[in-house]
Amino acid sequence: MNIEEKLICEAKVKVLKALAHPTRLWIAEQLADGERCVCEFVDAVGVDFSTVSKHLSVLKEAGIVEDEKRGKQVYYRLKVPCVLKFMHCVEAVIEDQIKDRARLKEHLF
Amino acid sequence: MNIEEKLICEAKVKVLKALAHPTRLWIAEQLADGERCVCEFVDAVGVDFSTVSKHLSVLKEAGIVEDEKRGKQVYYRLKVPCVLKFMHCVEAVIEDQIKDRARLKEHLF
DNA sequence: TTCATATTTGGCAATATAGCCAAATATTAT
DNA sequence: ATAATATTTGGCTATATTGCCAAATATGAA
Repeated sequence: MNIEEKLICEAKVKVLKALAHPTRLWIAEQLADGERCVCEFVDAVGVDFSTVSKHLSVLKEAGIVEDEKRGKQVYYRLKVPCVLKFMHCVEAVIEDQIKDRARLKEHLF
Repeated sequence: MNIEEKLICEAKVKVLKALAHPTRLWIAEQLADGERCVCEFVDAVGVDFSTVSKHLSVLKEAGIVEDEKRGKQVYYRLKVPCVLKFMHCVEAVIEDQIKDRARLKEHLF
């Protein structure tokens, strides 16, 4: 792994890390249906307003969402919708695991 | 976000977290070219043997790779190759950011 | 059996992340 | 101007992650 490869990996990792949190992933998935303001997530997620705000800024820093202030509210929307299409593969990994576990169960019992 | 949604998000997050580390991502990408044993990564990555082993076990726990012991060596291979195909989207996010930065630069100078 | 090699595991210190509270900021309504 | 609402920021503690070292385990070689 040379320096250039390392830098590229770190850039990709920033995006992956941003999505690698249950609340942030859920927020990103909700945004697939259209933009939402911060307060809408506060009620839905059940954590502090400041926590939601910070989660959104992580997604923004990673380039996954963009924000727009309109009046008192700040609206967030997906900037790169493919981030959710690519989740299909993550789901495939999970389904694979479920199958493996089922196979193991059959072998044991 | 109800309990079921939360559980599903946590399962997906496990996969994302496993890839969200420069060394682990690089390892996963190398495995696209075929299986490798642990020691091959130790030399290439330049961290402790035990560290590489732990990284590989994180990838294994997440269901991304599988291992097979042959002789003294343990060989790892990609179990779900799409995890790398889905990285194309992550790359798209990064390219988007680069374009944004270029645009900003043009506006300022 | 004894030795060398390949790998995993346990434990520890350093660092990063999450989430709460309080304070700062911005915008609209009164 | 004052108040109320929406959001961000700073600071703090709790928890999680990383990576090293040393020890344990497994396998093939001598």
